[in-house]
Amino acid sequence: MTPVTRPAPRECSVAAALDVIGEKWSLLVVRELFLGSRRFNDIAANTGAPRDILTTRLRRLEDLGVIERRLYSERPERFIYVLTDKGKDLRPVMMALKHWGDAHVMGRVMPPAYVHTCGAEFTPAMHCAECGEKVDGASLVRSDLR
Amino acid sequence: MTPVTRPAPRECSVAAALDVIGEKWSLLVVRELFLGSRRFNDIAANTGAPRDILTTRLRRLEDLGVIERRLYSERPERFIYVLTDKGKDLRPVMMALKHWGDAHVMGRVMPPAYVHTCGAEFTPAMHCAECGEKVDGASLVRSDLR
DNA sequence: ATGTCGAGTTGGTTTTTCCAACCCAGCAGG
DNA sequence: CCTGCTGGGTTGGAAAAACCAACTCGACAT
Repeated sequence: MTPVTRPAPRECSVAAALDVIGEKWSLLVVRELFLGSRRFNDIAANTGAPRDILTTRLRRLEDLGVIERRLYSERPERFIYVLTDKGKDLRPVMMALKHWGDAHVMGRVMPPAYVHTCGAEFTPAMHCAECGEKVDGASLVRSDLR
Repeated sequence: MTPVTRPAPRECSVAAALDVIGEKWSLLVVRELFLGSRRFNDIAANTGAPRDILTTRLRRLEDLGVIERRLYSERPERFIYVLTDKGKDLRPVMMALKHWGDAHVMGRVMPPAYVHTCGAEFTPAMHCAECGEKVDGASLVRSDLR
């Protein structure tokens, strides 16, 4: 008897993105790299990730092109991890997450993350890249989100 | 002998946010709710999450105020799940994730997610909420990100 | 000769996840 | 009245991940 095949879940780029950076610790690793950590021990200490798990995450993020493992000293062999362009493009994700965490999880107790060149503490706002207009709930129509 | 206490990992609102919505399936559940799914079976089918896991995720998201479980029919008892305001505030996170997934994981094969009222397919752009200026890499200074 | 550092491994335990099957209430049809 | 179907879950057991402390290894450093 053929097994009952369940219908496939929705394919979408949110799911695709989460396949890459959705595992436990992955986004914290990316955060650390944004913050300037580069060495294995620093990333381990600052994220709190177990060292063995961290190893597998770093390997996978490297395989998927999000980060790069760079030898910066032979004898003794030493490495740094840095974000690729693909990894750096996660900045909006990080900012959105940080903003939400600030607003809804912490009580706005954390120091500001970024200061804009205009002088103000940076608060992100989403605009339409095409026309530049600020986006709120009413100004977007869902077309066929998947 | 006192156990060696490892130094605490960095406290930050990204980590705090991920504590809430970073578990496997949680963000896909949120996506589904954004897409208009409301019933348990639909969420299960469209995300692909195992039903038992889905139950624990829904309970937790409810406890944390991200979603609401609403009785919409007694006899037979039937429920819908909807995003709270806190949950709806995850829209920028979802959009950033979708955009990154589109650009770097799929090859831009998915249909557009949103259409802006200006008529164009919506591409998100991050601006400074204070001055309205578009933000790029050079226009932000990290102040004390944690 | 001993110690430290960076960057991992290793072995064993504990948690989670996964899956298929089951349960229950309320109908609906015959 | 008996059977089946739908919605919203539980349950039990197997498989996979995560966790932890301790260990390794090749440079140097004291």
